[in-house]
Amino acid sequence: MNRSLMKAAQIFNTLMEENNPVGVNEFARKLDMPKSTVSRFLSTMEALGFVRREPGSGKFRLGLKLFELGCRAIEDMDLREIAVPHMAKLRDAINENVLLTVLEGDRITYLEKMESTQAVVTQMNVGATAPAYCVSSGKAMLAYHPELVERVLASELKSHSSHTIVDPPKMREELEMIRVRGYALNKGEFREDVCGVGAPIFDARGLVVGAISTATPASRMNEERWEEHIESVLEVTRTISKLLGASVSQLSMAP
Amino acid sequence: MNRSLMKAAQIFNTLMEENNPVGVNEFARKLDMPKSTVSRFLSTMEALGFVRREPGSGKFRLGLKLFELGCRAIEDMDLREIAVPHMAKLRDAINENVLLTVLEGDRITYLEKMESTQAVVTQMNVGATAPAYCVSSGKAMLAYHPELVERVLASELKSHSSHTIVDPPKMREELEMIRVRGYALNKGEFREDVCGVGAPIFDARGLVVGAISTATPASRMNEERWEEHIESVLEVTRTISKLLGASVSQLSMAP
DNA sequence: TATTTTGTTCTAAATAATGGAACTATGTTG
DNA sequence: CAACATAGTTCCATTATTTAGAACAAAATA
Repeated sequence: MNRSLMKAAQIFNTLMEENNPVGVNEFARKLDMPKSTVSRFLSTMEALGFVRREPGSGKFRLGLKLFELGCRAIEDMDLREIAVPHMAKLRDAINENVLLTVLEGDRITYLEKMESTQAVVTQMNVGATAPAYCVSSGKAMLAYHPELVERVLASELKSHSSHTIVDPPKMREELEMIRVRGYALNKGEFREDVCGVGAPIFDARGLVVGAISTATPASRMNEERWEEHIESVLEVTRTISKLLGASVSQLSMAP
Repeated sequence: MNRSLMKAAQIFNTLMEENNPVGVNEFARKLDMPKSTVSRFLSTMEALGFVRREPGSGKFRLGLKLFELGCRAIEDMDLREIAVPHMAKLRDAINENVLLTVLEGDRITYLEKMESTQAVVTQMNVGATAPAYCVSSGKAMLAYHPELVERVLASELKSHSSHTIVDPPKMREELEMIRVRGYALNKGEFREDVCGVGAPIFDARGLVVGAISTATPASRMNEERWEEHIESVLEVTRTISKLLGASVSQLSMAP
């Protein structure tokens, strides 16, 4: 592992965690590095556009080069283009936030969000990530990646709320059920009061390439709504999967 | 300048230029580095999420970490949030692509795009960049950054089309006029057949923090449309500037 | 099956990053 | 307002890390 790149990543992570711009000494303290090192790093990172300096304070923020790169990173994922119109329809139908996610290692990344018009909504930004095992879309995708499940279960399942599933056998059972049913539920397992329904998107090779999920304040959920969301999400993921060339037989495995 | 970071940036740039995934040897040739070096770099970059491996070929693409970072990089620019609804109105009024841009060094970055519904439109993606001196939004912003103009004029003005302004005195004159009028025109100076109208956005300190511009196929432009676009763009940039706390006196300097 | 192309791992050698100190600049407080 | 913190940059001998070529393994191609 190249040390310089790791240090750059540490600086990026610090800037991600922090919401305010960060100065040289602040980095040095947080990362336990000599300030001369930090200073040198930041100036090359600035020259490359990876960080930018707040004009007034001279403190650092993430740079626009990252935006440029990030936009290109998802451009070739035509999944997004195909999914967006259908996500909009789903949002209009249930008037709840609708998310498109992909799996990256053991975490999901939110690629796209369609927002509900309701006064109370769940808060979450495109580009954000979350541990796969405690959100509906993540569980929906994990259920079709048995080799990944082993890796996830090998390390501790950290509790994020009182409903997080942290017991490996229970998680296995949960994922098994998800594969049988074809969709996953999240009953406040990541954020205490956020519920959701997620289902996988398949491509022509039958591989899971993403997931669509809903995110609803727990206070708004009831039996009827769960049913409605499940049906609507499945309809959309099946449509998108077909557009990606998934065979009907693959999709009809789940009821 | 940290050599490792520069190499990483070179790898990023190669991946930006290339539209297809790139393999180790391909990088080594393009960047004139030994393949062992490239191989080592790519594996740490992969571990950090900066690049990802195409499952089939083992070749590399830009990683999702960049998307995550890039989204965060522009989150704190609340300019975007404020501008979006007004951009949508402008787009609806003229039915042409409407862009929000910021200045980064001597280039502009496209932060947001609202698309026209017309059959023939200009092609350009959010996250892309362009040289400031040959697009309308860039010129509109340069006109209020005299110190930057000197830096831009110090290096050669490269021609991008038959209409690019490459003569420094002529560019000075052009920027002078833009400051007097309060808006900039682009008559095919970057892409031969793309025209646009751009105007700056001011914040509470009276500084230019961004620009709104239109982008229209040259074939669709006529005297009447130019007038209409200028008026509409100025209306929007003034509205947004006021929302950012710009004083009326600052804005009324231009007619 | 032979052959080219691709990617990874190994090593001594060489280079580049390090970190403490010295210095400047800016800001804080008694 | 002087004295003192605090923040950021530059310097340089030391040291640790990256390097580049070769050898290897694996995969694609002929």
